[in-house]
Amino acid sequence: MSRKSNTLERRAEITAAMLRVLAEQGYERATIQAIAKEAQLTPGLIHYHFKSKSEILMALIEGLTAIFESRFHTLLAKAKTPKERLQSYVDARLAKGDGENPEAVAAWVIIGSEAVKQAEVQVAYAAAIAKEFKLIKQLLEARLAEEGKHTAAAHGLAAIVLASMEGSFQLASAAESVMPKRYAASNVMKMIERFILHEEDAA
Amino acid sequence: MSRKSNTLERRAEITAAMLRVLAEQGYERATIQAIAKEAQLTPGLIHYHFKSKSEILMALIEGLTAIFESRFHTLLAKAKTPKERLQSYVDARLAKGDGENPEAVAAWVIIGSEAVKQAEVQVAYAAAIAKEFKLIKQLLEARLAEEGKHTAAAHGLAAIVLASMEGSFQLASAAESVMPKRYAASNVMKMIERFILHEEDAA
Amino acid sequence: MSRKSNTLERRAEITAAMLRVLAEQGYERATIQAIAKEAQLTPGLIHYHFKSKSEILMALIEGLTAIFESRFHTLLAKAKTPKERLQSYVDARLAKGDGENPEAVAAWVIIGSEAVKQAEVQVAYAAAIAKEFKLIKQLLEARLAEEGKHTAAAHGLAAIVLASMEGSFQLASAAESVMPKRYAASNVMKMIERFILHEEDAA
Amino acid sequence: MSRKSNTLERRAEITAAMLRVLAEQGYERATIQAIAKEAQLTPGLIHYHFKSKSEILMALIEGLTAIFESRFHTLLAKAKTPKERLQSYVDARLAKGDGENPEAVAAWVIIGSEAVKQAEVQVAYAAAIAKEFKLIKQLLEARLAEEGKHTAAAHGLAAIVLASMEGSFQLASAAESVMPKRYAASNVMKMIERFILHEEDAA
DNA sequence: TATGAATGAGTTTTCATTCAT
DNA sequence: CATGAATGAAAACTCATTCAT
Repeated sequence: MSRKSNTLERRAEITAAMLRVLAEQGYERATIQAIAKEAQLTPGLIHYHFKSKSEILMALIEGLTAIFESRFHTLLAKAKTPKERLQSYVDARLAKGDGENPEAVAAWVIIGSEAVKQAEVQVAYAAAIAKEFKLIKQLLEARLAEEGKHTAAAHGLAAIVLASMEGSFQLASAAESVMPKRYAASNVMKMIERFILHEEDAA
Repeated sequence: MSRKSNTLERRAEITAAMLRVLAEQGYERATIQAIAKEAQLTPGLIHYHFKSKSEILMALIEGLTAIFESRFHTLLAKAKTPKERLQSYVDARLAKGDGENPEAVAAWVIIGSEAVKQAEVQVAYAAAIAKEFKLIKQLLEARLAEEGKHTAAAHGLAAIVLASMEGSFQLASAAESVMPKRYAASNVMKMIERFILHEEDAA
Repeated sequence: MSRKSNTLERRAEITAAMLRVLAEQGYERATIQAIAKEAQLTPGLIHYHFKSKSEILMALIEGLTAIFESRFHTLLAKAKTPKERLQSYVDARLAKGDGENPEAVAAWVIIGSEAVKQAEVQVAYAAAIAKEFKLIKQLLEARLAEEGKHTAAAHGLAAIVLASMEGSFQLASAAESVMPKRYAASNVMKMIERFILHEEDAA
Repeated sequence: MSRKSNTLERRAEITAAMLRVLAEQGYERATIQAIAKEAQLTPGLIHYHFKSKSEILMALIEGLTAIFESRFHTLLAKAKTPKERLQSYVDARLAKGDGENPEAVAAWVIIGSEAVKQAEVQVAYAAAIAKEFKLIKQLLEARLAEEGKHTAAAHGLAAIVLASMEGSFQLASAAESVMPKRYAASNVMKMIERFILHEEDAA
C-alpha cells in the first residue's frame, strides 16, 4: 500500500554528488543548488533527505572513510607479511591503481581544511584521523616486531606517516607539479622503511 | 601639500586582519564585513585599497611567505653547518619558540585548501610551494654532501619533507590530539636524518 | 465489502492535532508537516482529508465552538435561575474546573488574531463571535428581567462582556502574570453584576 | 568627509512599513519583501538596518508603546480631575478622534497573538502590558480615592479594564459588526464607573 | 582617503501541495 | 485509504561590491 522508501539510495546519490562537486569546484561553490544539479535532483529534495548542508558533509565523511577502508581491505586480502600489510595500507590511501579515486582524495583535503574551524566537521574529521592513526600504529608495531625492533617508536612514526599522507594529498591536489600523485606512495613507503631499519633492536 | 598616502599601511592592516579572521573563523566566515570589523575599518575602505576579496587573499599569501622567510633568516644567522641550516628551516616553519605564529599556520592550511580549486589562489599557492621546495632541496643537497652522500636523493626527500610539514600543519590545526604542535618539528627532523644516513655514499 | 470510511475520525484527529500545535507552537509553526507529526499521520494523508490548510483551520473553528458549547450545556443542566445560567456561561468559557481546556483557549487567541486579516478565517471567526454575542445578550436580558430592570442595556453590556472574555483569553495566554487564569471568571462575573445592579428599573 | 548616517530615519521608516503591512495583511504576509515594498526599499537594506525580522517586530512594539503614550500625554494635558485623567487614558487607547490610529490598534492585536508563543515577542509584549497595568491601577486608585472609596479594588478592576480594552481591540479588528470601534471607549468607561460606584466607602 | 548606505544576486531552508506507488 | 518522495515557489538572510557624500 505504501510507497517504497528510496531514502538510502537518494542519500547515497546526494553524498556522491557532493563529493564530485567538492572535488571539482571547492567548498565555496559546493552549494545546495550545485549539488542538486550534479545529482539531477531538486534543492527541495536534497533538504527532504538531509536536514542541512552540514548533515550531507557528515554523511560524506563517513562515506569517504568507508571508501578508504574498503580499498584497504581489498588489498589486505593478498598481503601475507606485516610489511605487505603496511604496503597495502599506504597503497590503499595513496597509490594509483585499481579503485583509485582522485576525487575522494581532493574532497578529503577540502574537508580537512573545513575541519580547521567548523566545529561539527572538526569532530568528525578528528575522529576519522584518530582511527587512521590507531590503525597505522598497529601496522607499524607489527612491522617493527617482524624486524626484531623495539615497538616504542611506532607512535611517533605513525604521526609522521599520517602527516606525510595528509600532506601528500594536499600537495597532490593543489600543487601537483611538486608532488605528482604517483610519487606519494613510494616516498612514504621509503621513508617508513628507513625509519624502521634504524630503530634499535629489541633486547 | 597632498595628504601622504597610507595605502601601504592600510593594505598591511587589512591583510593582517584577514589572517586573523581566517585563522579564527575559517574561510567561509572571512567576509569583507568581518575583515573590516577586525581591522576596525569600513567595508568601503577595504575595496578602496583592494579591488576584490581575492586580491586580499593574494596579498596574504605573499605576506605569509614573507613571515616564514623572515623567521628562517633570523634562525639562519646562528647556523653554521648544513645540518644546522636544515634545522633552522624546519624550526622556522614548524617549531614553537620565539616568533612562532599559530595563526599564520592555521591560515596557511585554509589557503592551501582553497587552492585546491580556486584557480587564482592555486597559482599563488603553487608558486609559494615551489619556492619552498627548491629551498628544501638545496638545504638537503648540502646536508647530503656534508655526509659524503649522493645528492640525487634530495628531490624525493624534499617532496616527502614538504608533505610532512604541510600535513603536520593540517593535523595540528584540525586534529591536535593526534599531532600536538610540539611533535611536528622533532619528528620531521628525525625522519630527515634517518633518510640521509641510509643514502649510499657518493663514489 | 468496501472498507468503512474513517474520514470523520481522521478529520477529528487532524483538527485536534492542529489545535495542539497551534497552542504549543503558534501559527507560524503550525505547518502541515508539524500537524502530521503531532497526529502521527503523513502530510499526504492530511491533504487527502482536507483540501487545504485553511480548511483545517475552518474545521478547527467549528470544533472549538462545539467544545465551548458542550461545556456550557453541561453546566447549564444544573442551573436554575437566569443568574445561574449566566454564571454557567462565564464558567464554561473562562473558569477552571472539569473539562477546562487551556489549549483550546490558546488556540482561540491565535485564531482570533489570524482573523484580523485572513479573509476566510475572519468570516468564520466573526460568525462564531456573533453567535456568542447573541447568546450572551439573551442571558443578560433574562438576568436583567429577573431583577426587574430594563433590558435595553443588554446589548452594550454583552459587547463589553464579550470583549472582557476575549481580552482575558489574550492576556492569560500572553501575559499571565497580569491576568492569572483563575481571576478572569470571577472578575467578569463581578463586573456583570455591578453593571446590572445599576441599571434603571423597568417602569 | 564621512557620509551622514540615516539609520534612525530608515529604522523608523521600516518599522512604520511593518506596522502598515501587519495591519493590512496580517503576520503571515508581513514578509521582508512586503515590508520592503511598502517602505520602497530593498530587502537587503532592511537587513542592513535590522539584523532579523523579529528585531523589527521588537522595534515596532517599542514604537507602538510610544504612540499610545504620546496620545495619552496629549489628552492628559487638558484633564484636571482623576476622573478626567482616567477618561483621557481610555480615550487615548480606544477612542476615535484626533490622532486615532486604527492601524496601530490592528497591529497591536496581531502582536498580542504572536506573543502567545514567540518567546522574544512575549517578553516585550508582557512588559508593555505590565506597564499599562501599573498605569491603569494608579489612575483607578486616584479615582477611587476621589470618591472616598477603598482603593484595594483597584487591582482587580485594572485587570478587567485591561482585558476589556485588549478584547475590544481584538473584536474591533476581527469582528467589527459586534464591536464597532466607537462603542469600545464608552462601554469601558461606563463599566469602570459602575464598578467604582459600588465599591465600599473607605472607613 | 574615508564613510556607511545601498544594491542585487545568491545562499540555505521551509512548506503547502501533488502524485506515483 | 495511506505513504512518503517530489516539486517549486517563496521565505529569511548574507555578502561582495558600488557609490554618493
